Amino acid sequence: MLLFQIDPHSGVPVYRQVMDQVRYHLAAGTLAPGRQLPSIRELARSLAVNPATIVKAYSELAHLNIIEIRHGRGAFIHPDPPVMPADERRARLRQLTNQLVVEARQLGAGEKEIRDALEQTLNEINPEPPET
Amino acid sequence: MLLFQIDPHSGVPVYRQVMDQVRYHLAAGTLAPGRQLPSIRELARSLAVNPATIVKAYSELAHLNIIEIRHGRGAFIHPDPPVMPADERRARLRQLTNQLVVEARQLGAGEKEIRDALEQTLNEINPEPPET
DNA sequence: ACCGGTGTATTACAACACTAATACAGTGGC
DNA sequence: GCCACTGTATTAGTGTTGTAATACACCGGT
Repeated sequence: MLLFQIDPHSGVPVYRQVMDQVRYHLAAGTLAPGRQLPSIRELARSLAVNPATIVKAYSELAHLNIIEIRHGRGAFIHPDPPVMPADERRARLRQLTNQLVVEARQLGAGEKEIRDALEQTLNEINPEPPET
Repeated sequence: MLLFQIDPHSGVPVYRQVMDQVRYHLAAGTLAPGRQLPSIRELARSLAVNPATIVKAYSELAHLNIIEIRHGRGAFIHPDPPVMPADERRARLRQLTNQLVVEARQLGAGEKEIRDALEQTLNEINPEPPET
C-alpha cells in the first residue's frame, strides 16, 4: 500500500502535498499516533524529489506538533496530539465552516447540498480510531 | 456601514483579504448581484494601499466571474452568477469538506462539533437571496 | 470638446517560496 | 570504533508573489 503519492504538475507545492497527506492519513486513522514515518531520504527517493523538500514538510508538521522528529532516530506521528482549548477550537472551526459556506454558496450549492457533502466526508473518513 | 476592512498585519495578502470580503458579502447577501463596488482608487485610498493592489483583487474576482469590470464605468457584482455543472460542484464540495474534516479532527473535534459549527455558520450567513 | 470620474498597461523591485546541493552530526547494532 | 542508518545546517539559485509608480485609455455629463 502506497501511503504517499504526489502530483508534481498539480501546482500545489510538493512539501505541502506531503504535509496534507500525512494529516489526511492521521485523520483517517491510516497512520496512528506513535507510528514511524518514512525516513527523509527514503521518502525523497520514492517521490523523486530533493530530500530538503521532505525536510521542509516534516519540519512544518513538527512545528504544528503533528509529528515528532528525533535526530538520528526518525520521524514519528506525535504520540499525544496537542489539545487546543475548546473556545479556540470552536473559533477555528467557525472560520473553516465559514470558508466552506462562502465558497459553496458561490458555487450555487444549497444548504442541503452542503450538509450532504459533509455527511459523506464524515462517513468516508473513519472517525473512530480502530480499537485494536 | 463599512463594507471593507483589512488587517495589514494578518499575514494574508491585502488583495486576498479584499477578494474574501467581496465573496463573503456576496454569499451573505450584503452585496447583491448587479450592485456597484467601490472604485479602485476610492477603495485603495480608504484602505490606504496602492491602487494596483485593488486592481489585482478585482481582476482575480472578474476572472472568477464573480464581478464584472467595465472600462470607464466601474466594477459590479456579476448580474448572473456562473453556474457550475452539478457533478463538478459536488466534487469541489467534497474537496472543501474533506479539508474541513481533516483539520477539524486534527483539532480534536468530534463529528457533532463539526456539524454544529456548520449549522451555526449556515444560520449566520443568510442563504436565501432577498426576494425583491 | 472637455473634464473628472472610471479601469488598463507597463515596468520595477523587494520579499518570499520552492527546490536543490553539499557537508555536518546524532543513534544504534555489530 | 565502525558503519549504515537517521536528521541538521548552510548556502544558493530560480521563480513567483505582493506591492508600488507612472502613464495611458475609456465613459458620460456638461
